[in-house]
Amino acid sequence: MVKSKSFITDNERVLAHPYIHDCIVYDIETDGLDVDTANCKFFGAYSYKYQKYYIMHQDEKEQIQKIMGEHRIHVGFNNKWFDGPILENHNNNIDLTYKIVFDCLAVLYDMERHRPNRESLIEFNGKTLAEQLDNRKLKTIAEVLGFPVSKGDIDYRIFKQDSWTPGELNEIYKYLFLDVDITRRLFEFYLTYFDNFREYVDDDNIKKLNYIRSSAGSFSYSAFCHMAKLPFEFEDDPLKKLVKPENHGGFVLAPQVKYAEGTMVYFDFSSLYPFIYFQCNLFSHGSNGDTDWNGDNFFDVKGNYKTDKRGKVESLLRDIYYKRAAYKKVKDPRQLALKIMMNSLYGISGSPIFKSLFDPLTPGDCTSIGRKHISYAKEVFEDHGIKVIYGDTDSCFIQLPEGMSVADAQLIADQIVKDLQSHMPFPDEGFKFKVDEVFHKLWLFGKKNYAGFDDHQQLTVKGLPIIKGDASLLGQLIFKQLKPLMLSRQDIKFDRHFIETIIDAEIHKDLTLVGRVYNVRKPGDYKSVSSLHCQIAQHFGEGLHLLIPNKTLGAVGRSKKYATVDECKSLTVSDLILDKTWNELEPFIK
DNA sequence: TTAGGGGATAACTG
DNA sequence: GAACAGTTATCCCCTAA
Repeated sequence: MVKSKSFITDNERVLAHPYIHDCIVYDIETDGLDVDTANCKFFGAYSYKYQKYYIMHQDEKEQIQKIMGEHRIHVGFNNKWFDGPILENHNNNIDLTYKIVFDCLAVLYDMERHRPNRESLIEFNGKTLAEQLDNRKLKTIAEVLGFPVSKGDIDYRIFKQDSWTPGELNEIYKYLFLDVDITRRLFEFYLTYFDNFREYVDDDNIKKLNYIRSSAGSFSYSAFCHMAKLPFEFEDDPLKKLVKPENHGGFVLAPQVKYAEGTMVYFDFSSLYPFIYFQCNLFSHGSNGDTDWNGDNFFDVKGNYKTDKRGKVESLLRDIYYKRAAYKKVKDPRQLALKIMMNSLYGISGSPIFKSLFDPLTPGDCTSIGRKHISYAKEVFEDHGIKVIYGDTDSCFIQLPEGMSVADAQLIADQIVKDLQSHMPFPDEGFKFKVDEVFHKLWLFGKKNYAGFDDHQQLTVKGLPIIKGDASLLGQLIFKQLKPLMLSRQDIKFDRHFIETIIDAEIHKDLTLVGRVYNVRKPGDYKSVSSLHCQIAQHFGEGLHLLIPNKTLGAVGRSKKYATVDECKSLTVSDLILDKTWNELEPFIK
């Protein structure tokens, strides 16, 4: 059976969107970067209303105002913080009030809160965008998504001029058109990728394209309110917003060994928190002390929950789980929205702003029940002579003893589930404690820090400094070089001398490799003015900065100095401070 | 001068 | 416009020896 949807091309789907004709994609070229004083020299746009491209000059402000005024939704790249404010400043005086700002950059990453948004949700060619993007420039994003991208950049000094030769104008128009076109493609990618999210929210959300722009938590809240017919409202009371429910979170078992080989099985309670919610009815507080569930003298919970009937939110959550499981099985992309709803409900229930789903007892009881799950599993495994060598929240690594098979361990896991469910008011047959992966080598460096090789000879690295976004460029480069060797040897450890040689060769080629990218907030956002990040913000402004730790040069730093790429030119190898890089590589040294 | 604790910060795991 | 807790590493600041 061919699904009817497969006859719709992406572009048709974009054009079928109920509010597409309210959208305009635009980009501007300016004579400076200061949003308060920059002049808009050229304006380029694509209107879905008229299905036409436009290019306008700075003298055509009235036309710019007219075309922008005719569209309710303004799509751009970084237009929330750059293009929009510049058009509105006193030099340009374009009125953009009451418009919906659709910022293609903000869809991926929330610059204000320094938090990834949809970049960790969007999968493309088997990996998330967060994993594939080295930076968040429009061009980089376009390249990853396979859009045609022009080579090289225009010389921005051209926008300081006030008159241009026909040849220069031709170059500017071409450049502007391409930027608008890439932004348009990115916008259409989002519209297509998140199209099925519309199914779960109300029309107001769709009108504002909130189902694409908002955080995962906010989308889920909208969806739950809409589907469970709860009032869609937020907590306004500033005092109530600060309420912190008592919640001890997940249990993390410290690694019991530093290294293990043989058969290490990673067991995992699938969708632990969602299942706890609907198996224990945690959104439905009871008032009848006799029939209410209070942990059955097995789980440690503070609330009393109804046992006569599963609640509205719990039933909805259960439906979402099974619908998502069915979609996932046939690789239907509609699984994503449901997965997000499922996984963020716990977070929503612990956040007072999400008024209709917030509960002071529910999240703490959920994590308490969760901790009991993993501690009980550990107990039972150990009763069977199986060592539990590490665990985190909903999962654990066990080391199989001689003569025991993975299937034997699975039987024990099945019994663990039965035991746990015998104390729940609404046990559900879909709840599983199952094998997620089998490892044959495992290095446990600490809580949330480990590496290992699985049955498919693949390398897993969790939490180590080297995989973090603020790792030194040098560390990242060397790790990239070592990875194929690790895979072929099925070992992560190397001689110190070997790594020393590579480090030496690389830093002599390029000193700036020792640098790290610092992602800093506005200077005023810091509690501690003396902190390194605040110093960087004060000197270089908000955003991303590549700085090179060294002994002598640079305006920021105390025990260490931090030089810019320019300053770095007068440094020598002996000035550099390599301790961060060494620390990143330490786990890979014998 | 050094060692080490405490606080702030970023970025991760689940 | 708005998700949660637990954990690591890094760096600054301060105090004790």
